[in-house]
Amino acid sequence: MSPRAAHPHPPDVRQHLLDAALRAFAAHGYEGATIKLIAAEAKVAPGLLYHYFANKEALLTALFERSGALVAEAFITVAGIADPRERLAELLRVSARIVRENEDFWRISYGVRFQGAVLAGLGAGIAAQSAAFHATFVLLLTELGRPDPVTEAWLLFASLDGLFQHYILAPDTYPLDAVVELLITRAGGGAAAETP
Amino acid sequence: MSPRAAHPHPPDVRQHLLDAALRAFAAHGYEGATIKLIAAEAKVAPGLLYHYFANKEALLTALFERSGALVAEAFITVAGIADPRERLAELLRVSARIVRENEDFWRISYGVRFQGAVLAGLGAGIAAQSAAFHATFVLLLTELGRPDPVTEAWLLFASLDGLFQHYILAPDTYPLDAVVELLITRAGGGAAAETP
DNA sequence: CTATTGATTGAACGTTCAATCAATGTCACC
DNA sequence: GGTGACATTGATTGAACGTTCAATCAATAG
Repeated sequence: MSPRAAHPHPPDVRQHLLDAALRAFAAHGYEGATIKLIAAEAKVAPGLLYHYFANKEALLTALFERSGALVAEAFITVAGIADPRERLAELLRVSARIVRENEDFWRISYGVRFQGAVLAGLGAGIAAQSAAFHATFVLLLTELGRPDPVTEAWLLFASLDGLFQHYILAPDTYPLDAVVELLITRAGGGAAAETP
Repeated sequence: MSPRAAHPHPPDVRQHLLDAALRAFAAHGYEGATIKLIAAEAKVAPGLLYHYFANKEALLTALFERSGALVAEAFITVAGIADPRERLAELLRVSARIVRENEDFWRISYGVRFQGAVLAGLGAGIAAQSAAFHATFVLLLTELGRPDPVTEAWLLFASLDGLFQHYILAPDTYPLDAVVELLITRAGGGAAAETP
């Protein structure tokens, strides 16, 4: 039927180009990664990118969509845990795992966050994802019977986000797991380890 | 003595140009703020910027130096407080005040943080400031007799940083003071407000 | 074998930007 | 009131960017 591709290039070219863009954006930032550079990273001519994507920003948007799906999936899985205390703990652990396993993407995401005005389409998406995170935390903390779940959710979200950013800035040395576990104790436990 | 200026333009032109650059960078990002735009913001011809600064990046560096001095000064003041619990509380409150009062600068700072590779000179400075923050927290938490001051310092620093970023992203609606006070309770109190 | 298709190339285009520089304006001092 | 030194201008430069497009290529269909 359709005279499908059968060229010297990889099987799914679109994904291949996205992977190259991911690496280039992560290494040089969105503005710093030129189309030529992305094309070189993919071992492809610059023009080809415009066969699969409308423009440079569409590359970025596609990356965010791919990752958004990943996060949503993880959230649904965790939502099945009955005990709220354990659900909270797992939510934080799973988030950390996603960040660790998609380091390049999160580097881009954090790098692009404060240029919302520049990248109009993205600002809304990021804000929505943030709101979802906060709302989830509010529900969870309410379920745990916390006195001020809204403020606590702000703090929890900020802590987690700051944590991930610090990890992304120094992935080789940052004690991600230890800090996440401490955050879980603080947020879910209620007793902040006054200890012996 | 010094052949001071005496021209139609403002008294200290350098500071005036820096202020204009601050506003332009904050509004459009580092890459997005063109030399023309900064010059227009300062009501000055583009060429003049190169009389006071070597290039565009030097503008950014100067802004970081100006702010670094501000932070250092605040740290020294707070260091005089005897009671470590109160010192910690004041440190967080003062930091929040600095961020709130220099919103534009911190927007730039956070926006530029993940482009370390691009802006070579800055990466080191930011890293040093981060290290100083963490070290201060470690000392403080040690003084407070905490069991694992290093990990707790990482968490405290990440929480504070994440908090400030979330505030910068929504300064009009974010409950900065409430969350800071909650963080103080968590970090300094030891008891995480199990409450009535 | 020939026609048709869609993927792919890479040179070229128009625009934009940081940076330069010759020209002009303004003061300080004599 | 003339002179030298510096502040300031804004047109200009050259490089780099995202994007376009005519040409090429490999593969299938008839």
